[in-house]
Amino acid sequence: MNLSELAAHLNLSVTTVSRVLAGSPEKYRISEATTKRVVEAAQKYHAAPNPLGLGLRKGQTGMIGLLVPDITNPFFAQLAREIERELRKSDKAVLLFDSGEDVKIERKLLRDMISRRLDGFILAPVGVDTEELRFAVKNENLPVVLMDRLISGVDCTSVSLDNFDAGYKAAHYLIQKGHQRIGCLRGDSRTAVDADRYNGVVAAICEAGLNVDESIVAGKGYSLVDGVEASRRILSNVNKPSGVITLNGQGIIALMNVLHDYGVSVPEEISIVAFDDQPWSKFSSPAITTIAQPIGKMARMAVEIIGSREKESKIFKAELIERASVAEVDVEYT
Amino acid sequence: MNLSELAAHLNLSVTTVSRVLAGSPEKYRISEATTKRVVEAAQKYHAAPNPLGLGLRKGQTGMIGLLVPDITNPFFAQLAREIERELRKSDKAVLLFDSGEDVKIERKLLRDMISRRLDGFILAPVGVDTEELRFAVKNENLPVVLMDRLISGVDCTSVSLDNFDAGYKAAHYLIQKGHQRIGCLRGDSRTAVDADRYNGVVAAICEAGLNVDESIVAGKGYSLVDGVEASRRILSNVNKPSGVITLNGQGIIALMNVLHDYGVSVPEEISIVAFDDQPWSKFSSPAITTIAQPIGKMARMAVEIIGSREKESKIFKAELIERASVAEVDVEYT
DNA sequence: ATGAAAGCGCTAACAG
DNA sequence: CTGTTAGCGCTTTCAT
Repeated sequence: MNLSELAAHLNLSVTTVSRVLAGSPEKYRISEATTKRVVEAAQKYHAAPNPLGLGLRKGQTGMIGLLVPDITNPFFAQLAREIERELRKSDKAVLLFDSGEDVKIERKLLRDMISRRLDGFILAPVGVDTEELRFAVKNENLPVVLMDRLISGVDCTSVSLDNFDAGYKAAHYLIQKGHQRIGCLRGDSRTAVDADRYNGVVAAICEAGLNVDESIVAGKGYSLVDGVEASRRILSNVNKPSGVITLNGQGIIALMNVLHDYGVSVPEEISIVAFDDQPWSKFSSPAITTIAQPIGKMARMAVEIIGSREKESKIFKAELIERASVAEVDVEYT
Repeated sequence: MNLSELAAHLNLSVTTVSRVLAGSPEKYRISEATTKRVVEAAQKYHAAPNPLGLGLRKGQTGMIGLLVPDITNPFFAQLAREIERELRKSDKAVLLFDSGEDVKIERKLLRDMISRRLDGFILAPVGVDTEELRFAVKNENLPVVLMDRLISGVDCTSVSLDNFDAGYKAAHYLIQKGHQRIGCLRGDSRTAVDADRYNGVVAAICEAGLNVDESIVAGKGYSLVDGVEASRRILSNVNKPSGVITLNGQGIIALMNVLHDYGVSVPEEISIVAFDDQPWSKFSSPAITTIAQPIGKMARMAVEIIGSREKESKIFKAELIERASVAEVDVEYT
C-alpha cells in the first residue's frame, strides 16, 4: 500500500502521513494521536513510501551500482558483501553488474548503469581503458570510485592497494627466508594491478642482487584455467623455483592443485606466498602465507567516499600473514 | 540529460522524444528526419529516459531483488552471476541482498526488498520459517520464487533440486564401488536442503542392507569453520569411514584441507563424493567426483518464472560427475 | 506527423 | 497542528 491510499483510509492528507513516515513528526508538530494512528496503520497494511515517487522528488534512487569483473572470484564476492553490508547502514541497496571479465559487456553495463541514475558507482573494471569508463570516471556529476583494477594513466577517485609495496613484501619475505629462485604466477600483465605487483616483486629480487628468471614467471589472465596453465608451465621448468608468489586469488587455487598433482610438497620442496587471504587459507594444509588486502576497510572507504562525494584517492597497504607455506632454506653461495 | 531537456534543445515536445527513444517511432508515424535528429542528439548528449519517471508511470522498477545467505559461498556467487546474465537480456538489473546466514538480518532485508517495489524476488533464504518470508511467499501480488533453501511445510513457487535423489545418487555410487562405511559431512540439519540430501543418503545405505553410523556423520552449519570442525570429528573416529559425502559446497573445501592435514590420501584411504561442482573440482588432485546442480538452467528457470508470473514449482535433477576421488574397493563379507 | 494535458507517488513551500 | 498545491520525468490518451 502507498501513502495516498493509507491517507485515504485514515482521512488524513498524504502530507501528514508522509511527514510521520519520514520520521519527523515533531518537526511539523503532528499530534501524538495522529502519529500513532499513522504508524500503526502503516504497520498493519505494510504501507511504505514508494521509492520511485520519493526518488523522483528527491533526485535520488537510494541505490549504488557495483560493477565487478567476476562475482565468482572470491575477492570480488567478499568485496561485494562488505560493500552491501556497509551501504545498508544508510539504507542504500546495491545493484550488481558482472562483466564476466569481458570489456565489451562492461561497456554495455556501464552505459546501463549510468542511465539508471544511481546515487553512486563503485567500479572494479576489467582493467582496460574504454570510452565508457573514461566518461564515467571523468564526469564531475557522477560519484564514481574505482577499485582494484585501476587504469594506468587515468587518475580518478579510487580506493586501491599499494600493489607495488605488496609485491615487494611478498618477494622480500621469501628472500629473507633464504630463497634465491623465485617464480611468479601472474594474472593479466596488461592490467595495472598485476603489473604493479610484479614490479614490486622484481624490485625486491633485484635489490637483493638476485636475478629474475622469466622462465618461471607465467600467467595471462584471471581465470582458473589461465592459472592452471601458468602453474604447469612454471613447474615443468627443469630448474624449479624454490619459492612461488601467486599474484591473484585464483592463482593460488590453481597452483595448489597442480602442485599436488605433480607430487610437489609444500613447503618442503616449494614455498608459497599467495596474494589475497581467503577464508580457507588458514585451514589449508599447510596453512598458506598470504598477502592480505584489508577488504573490509577498503569497502568502507569506498562507501564513505561515495557518500561524501569527495574526490580523493586512498591507497591501502597489504599485510603479510605468516603461516606455514614458506620454509626457511639455507642460502647457497653460488 | 533527460527527455524534456533534450526536447527543449530540439524544439520538440517531450512526447515525440519519448516515442522515438521508446523505440516505436513508426507506430506513431514520426518522420524519418525527426527520428534521426532525436536519436543522434540523444547519443551526443548521453540522454536517456530517467528510470524513476518511467517506473512511476509504468508501475515497474526494472529491477529484481536477489536474496542470498552468503554471496561468498561459490554456489550463490555462481547463481547470482547466472541470474544477472539472464536478467540482462530483458534489461532488468539485480539488486543484491546478503543476509550473512543471519535470520534476523534476513527479515529486515526482506522488508526492505518489498518496500522497494521490485518487479520480482528471487529468494535463497537462510532456511528458517519467518513471518516476513511467509508474507513474501504467500502474497499473490509479489512475483516470488524460492531457491535452494526451501522451507519445509511451506509450499510456494520455487526452483529447486531433487535433493533426496541427489543424496541417494551420491551414496548409491559409493556403494556400487564397494564402500560399506559411508560418512557424511552435513550443513545445517534444520534446513530442508540438508535434511533431504541426508535422507537420500540414508535411503541408499539402508536399501543396500548397510547400517548408518551416526558417529561418522557431522555438521551443524554452512560456514567453513563448521565444515572444518565436522571434518575433524568424522576423521578422528577410531573406525574411519571408507567413503565420505559432503552435502554442501563449503564442506568439500573444509574436508580436503583437513584430510591433507591428517595425512589421509584420497582416494586410496578415503573416497569422496562432493555436492556442488565447483570450477576447481576438475583441477583438484585428485579430481573430485561431484554431484552437480544445473545452476545455469535453474537460474534461467527462476528468471522465466518471475517474468511470466507463473505459479509453478520446478524441480531439477542433479548429475553425478565421475572423476578420480572415489576408489573401487573389494567388498568385505562381514 | 506532432503536441497538450493528465497522472503515476512523493515531498517541500506555502497557507491557514 | 494539518492541508493544498506544485512539480520531479515519464508515457498515454485525446486532439489536431
